[in-house]
Amino acid sequence: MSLVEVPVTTEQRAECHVSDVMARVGERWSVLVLSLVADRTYGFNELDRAIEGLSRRILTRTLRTLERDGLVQRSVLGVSHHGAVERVEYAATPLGRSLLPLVIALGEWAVEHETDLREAQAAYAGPPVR
Amino acid sequence: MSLVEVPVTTEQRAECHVSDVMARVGERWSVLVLSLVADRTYGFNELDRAIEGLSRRILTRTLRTLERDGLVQRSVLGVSHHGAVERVEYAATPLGRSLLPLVIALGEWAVEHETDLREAQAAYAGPPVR
DNA sequence: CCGCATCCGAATGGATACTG
DNA sequence: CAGTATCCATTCGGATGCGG
Repeated sequence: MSLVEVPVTTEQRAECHVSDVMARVGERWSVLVLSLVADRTYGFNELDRAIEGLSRRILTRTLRTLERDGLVQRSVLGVSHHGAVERVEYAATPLGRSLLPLVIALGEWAVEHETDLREAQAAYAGPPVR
Repeated sequence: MSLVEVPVTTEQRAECHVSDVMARVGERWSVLVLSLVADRTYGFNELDRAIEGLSRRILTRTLRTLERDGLVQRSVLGVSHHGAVERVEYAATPLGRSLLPLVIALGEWAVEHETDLREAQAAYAGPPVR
């Protein structure tokens, strides 16, 4: 069973966006942010408050990345007379929603096999990994 | 829809191993290596040759991490009279196999939505992400 | 309210040479 | 064959201050 015809060479992997998707899943906050904005729309600071331990800079970058990839949509709702943005809403796109069940399945797998993972790590006696 | 009851605070996320699993999926070569050794057993240099663009150092670390987490098993098959390891085999564990369908589903999603992703990225006009 | 700019330390990815 | 040792570039995550 190879990774569903996903080619092995670097260039080919770059051609299809598989590794990009994997990278997005691996980013620390992407999945969590995506799951929140799939539920309802959020403002920027609202997300900042909702997620403990996430700094604004990282939140900005996470949202920008998700937006660039078409998983999240950013809508400017209010602009002051100076031209400053006063209200923004983030929401998951249909594309983003379609990805969510898959990463949720991953999360469920992790919860189900938590004990296995813990035991494996406890039993590991080889050389330090890093 | 929140991430299946996966708690939001940092400590709680650390408690369950969800983020560990996500991180493993996000690692550049883990999934590919796992998919190979799920098919049949491989030796170290055999994997090195099979995957273009992967250096030995990274391969070592990837394998060690997968081994530590119980997704891959390392078996020493041959040792010289000097004590040097001469033959090693890597194979996916049942735990590793059980994870594979999920990441394959992710890969399939990526292939299916490749066009969407490309178009989104091409259409993106916001500030540079990094 | 919604960010961006700057600075930093840590982790990650990679090339290459060497060893038992 | 199966790694380890070095060294380096890039990226990631985070803290904090400033600005429209």
